[in-house]
Amino acid sequence: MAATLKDVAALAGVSVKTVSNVVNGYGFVKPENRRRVEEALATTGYRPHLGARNLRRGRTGFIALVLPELSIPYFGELAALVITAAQRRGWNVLIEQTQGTRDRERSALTAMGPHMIDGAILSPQALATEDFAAFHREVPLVMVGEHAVDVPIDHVAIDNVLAARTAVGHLAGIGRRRIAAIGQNPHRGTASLRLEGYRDALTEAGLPLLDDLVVTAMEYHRHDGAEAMRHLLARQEPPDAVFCFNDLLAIGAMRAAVEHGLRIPEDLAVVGFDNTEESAYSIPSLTTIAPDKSAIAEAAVDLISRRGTAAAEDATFPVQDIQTPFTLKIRESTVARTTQLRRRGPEA
Amino acid sequence: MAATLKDVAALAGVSVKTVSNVVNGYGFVKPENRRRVEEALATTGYRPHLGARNLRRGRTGFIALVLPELSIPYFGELAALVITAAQRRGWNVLIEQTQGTRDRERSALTAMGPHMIDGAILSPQALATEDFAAFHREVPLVMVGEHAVDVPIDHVAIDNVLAARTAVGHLAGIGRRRIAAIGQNPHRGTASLRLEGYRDALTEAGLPLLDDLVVTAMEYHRHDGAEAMRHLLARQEPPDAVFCFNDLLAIGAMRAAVEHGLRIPEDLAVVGFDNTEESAYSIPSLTTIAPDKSAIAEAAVDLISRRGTAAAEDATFPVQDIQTPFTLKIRESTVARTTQLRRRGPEA
DNA sequence: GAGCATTTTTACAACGATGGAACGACGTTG
DNA sequence: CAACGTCGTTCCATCGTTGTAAAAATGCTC
Repeated sequence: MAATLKDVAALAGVSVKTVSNVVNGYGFVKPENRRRVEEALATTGYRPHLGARNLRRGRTGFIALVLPELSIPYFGELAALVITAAQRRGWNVLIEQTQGTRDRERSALTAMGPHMIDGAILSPQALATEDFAAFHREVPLVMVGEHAVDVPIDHVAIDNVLAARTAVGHLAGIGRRRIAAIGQNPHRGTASLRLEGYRDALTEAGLPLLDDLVVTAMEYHRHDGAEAMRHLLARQEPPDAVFCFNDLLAIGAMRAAVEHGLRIPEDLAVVGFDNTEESAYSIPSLTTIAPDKSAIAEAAVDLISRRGTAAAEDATFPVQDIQTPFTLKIRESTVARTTQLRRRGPEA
Repeated sequence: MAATLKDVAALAGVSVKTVSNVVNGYGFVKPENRRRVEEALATTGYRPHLGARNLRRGRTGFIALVLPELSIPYFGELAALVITAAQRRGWNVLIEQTQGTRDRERSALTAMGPHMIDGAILSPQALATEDFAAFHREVPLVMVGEHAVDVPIDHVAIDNVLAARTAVGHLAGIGRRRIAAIGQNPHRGTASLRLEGYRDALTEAGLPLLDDLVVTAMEYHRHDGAEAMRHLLARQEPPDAVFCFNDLLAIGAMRAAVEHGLRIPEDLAVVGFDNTEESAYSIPSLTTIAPDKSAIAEAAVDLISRRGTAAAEDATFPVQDIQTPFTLKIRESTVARTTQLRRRGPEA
């Protein structure tokens, strides 16, 4: 039922190729014919068949976005930005969810054959170095966030060590002495980096490194944060501050602390990581590291684009490791409002 | 570089079609040849070219999911479920974001030509009846949530009137007399339905309908909820309860109320709508209507699938209007914990 | 072992779009 | 006015896959 080039051509009284030329903006078409074709295009409501075009051209117009789970606010927000950035460059985005498991990350990489996509943006969590060896990289691949260290693949992320150091430095700066960390995880590279930043900051502030103030979290959901916090509160000498490796952990931790009868920030200061929209409205609002998400999305899509075209011309385009900016948003979970709660909303 | 049927055929010493037959599980292939082909398949690592296959078969393998914004938790959660449901049926999902504007909803419907997708799931917000007239519906279309009343299109949603009545009935049931509503919006069909349920419940409880207890919200973001709440608090006689048309509005409303010095639920009870994950962990946790989101996702994808196949055989498959179940999750924002806050997490 | 039915394999033509070559129809130039 | 370069158009092949139909191989019966 849908119109094809052939239909349009018949209606306009020209050859199929001429219509194709008009559609693709080829210069040399007689004005009269162009007019006729455009009219026919309009009346038939012609839309190119992307499958066919892809078959012929070898490009698909799709890029894959592989991430743990769309329902996690950080990834939802990131995905929204990636889609927007990709669309500006004429790409559609296919989203693949891995639940953060190695199996599904690997299969996403191979199953989405090179036939289907022009590139992939991957936010890995469990992928090991050797998985990349198996991956015949025929399309550009960019990793976002997590990074398997010894694989030469384009990468976009913030400086995790510095960000963590900034966050924990802030806690030390407001006088906290027993600063815990939630989110350590041997399988996550970013966890190690954030832990490193945490340690750096403690050392810098002349505070001791206590192993049992560092709590592991397998998943990074609210539930795990609450769990970890309860664990910390069971200590003889509970912490007076906690740095959580993402906002969800922090939200969970705050919940557990409040249920335990603590006041935030008086008894316990909390810092998160990601600046999800939720963190600006939680009660108390959450101090957090705010990565520039749209810079990340933009850089990732841009890299796919550049490497895609560079492949043809200049094969020596070096592997990129792009660091995007971040800031620390200081909110009520670390600094109580001096006056009574005001009638102003939290900053966006 | 990627292997095609031709390559495999050459390697196995048979015709292209025989390989195709093996790949597609056609029965009549000599065991010896089948073995050889399978071996060749394995050594080349052949993957079918989906674009080509779809071109031939007339299917695309994609369905579109058109929604306002992925960064809104409800839609992020829904999208995650739709993707999972679609994948079980061999579909990939293309996500289109409309920001809830009529223009972009309309253009998503037309631009995603029938060439590109086998069906579309649409969560509309601003679309008017007449927009559907223009839409040459050549592929199955399912509307989720919102529903343009007089258009015969498959639809999946919960019973909004009943849900709202349940929520407000709960507020009346715990003794609230001045129950406000946040989220009225002339352009949203669900808003009218929820308002209707709100009014039904008030009437049922013998409470007066006060127009200025109903506050409009253009967007349904946290910000708008806070804004609306401040408006209500400026009243001479502020409400003792508020029913918000989604969780984000409720979160914003709670924020504004707390900033204003109110205690929740003692001074103000709050009910939301959607049961986003955030609502179970907010402080206080939020009482909310919990639609069965995976039932919605499942039903929507299933409808696309059934209508797609029904089109061939039985053109008289009637328009469906599926109501999915919901529950009311009662949490701290309406019912204070009787004992001191316990060391238990909120229910999931 | 001829005749016939049944398997198994292959050749060919599509699906819709586009790159390239070929072909006309011009207007210029010498 | 013949030779030539430009412009505009059409024809053909092709991307990888699969449905159709025809061809080839096999098995069975008498």
